[in-house]
Amino acid sequence: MMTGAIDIKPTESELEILQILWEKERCTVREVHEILEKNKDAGYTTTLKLMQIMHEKGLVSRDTSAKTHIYKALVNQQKTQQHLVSRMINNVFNGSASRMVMQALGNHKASKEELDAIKQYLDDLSKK
Amino acid sequence: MMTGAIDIKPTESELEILQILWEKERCTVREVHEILEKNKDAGYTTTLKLMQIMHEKGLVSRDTSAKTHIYKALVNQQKTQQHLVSRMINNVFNGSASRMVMQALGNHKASKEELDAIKQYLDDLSKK
DNA sequence: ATAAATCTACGAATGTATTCGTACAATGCA
DNA sequence: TGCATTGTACGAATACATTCGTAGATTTAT
Repeated sequence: MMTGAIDIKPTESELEILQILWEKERCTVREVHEILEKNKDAGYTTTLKLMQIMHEKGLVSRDTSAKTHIYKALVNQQKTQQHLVSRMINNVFNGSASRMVMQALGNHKASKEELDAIKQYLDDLSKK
Repeated sequence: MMTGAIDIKPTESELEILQILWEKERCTVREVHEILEKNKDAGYTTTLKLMQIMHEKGLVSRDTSAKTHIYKALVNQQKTQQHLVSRMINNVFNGSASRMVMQALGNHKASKEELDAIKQYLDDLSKK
């Protein structure tokens, strides 16, 4: 059985918004916009338009019962992340997950706790 | 000191081509095209145009001394991979490398050898 | 030498992402 | 009540990625 979304492919801007929605659950455009503004520089109607497009695409749901609409993420965070990671492994690392993992760790200095968590995870994987 | 390419951002099509060039070192358009054709369906002039654009952007070098031009990758594989992985960690995983790593491993079934290699790598990291 | 095959250059069409201005409706407040 | 604020809708401009057709030059093979 196929599980819906085969072609999850949010754009960069859409991902920025999705991250906020995953975090906060329910958001108005203004709330999202104010968070975005911290890191980038765009007008309010730009954010509005993006979120409207995301709604058209089915990435988010929208409650229009009040004047100020309420948005929620419709795509699952885990699934989206998985999908994007898989694509990167194929597109950029010729399908080798381990090469990507090492690249990620070598670069992005993880904390000791994080490294331990990963080790634990690896051990669990091995036992299966 | 800044190290050159701050905005490495090859498109998907460009990455497909770069992977081939990283593998084969020197390539004609036809060679690249024949490899691409196995997985996708596009005309020869499409590949040609893409590689010309990549040349304009400085992603590849080109030897035009003969009728059939020879292309080589100009951007470094490691650096490009690092850059893209970092972007994904930030864009998709809120900056958490470990969360991405686990997502990658949980999904993409690595072999026992791969897992061992990663463990080894983690141990080396811890010792530093 | 001539025709076929191969190659590059170029322009144009299409699709999509991103951005913003303007118009207009609803709301809140003086 | 009337004006300022806040919100949505919509259209359009811009930028870029992708695709392909056609023209013209060069090489190859007959």
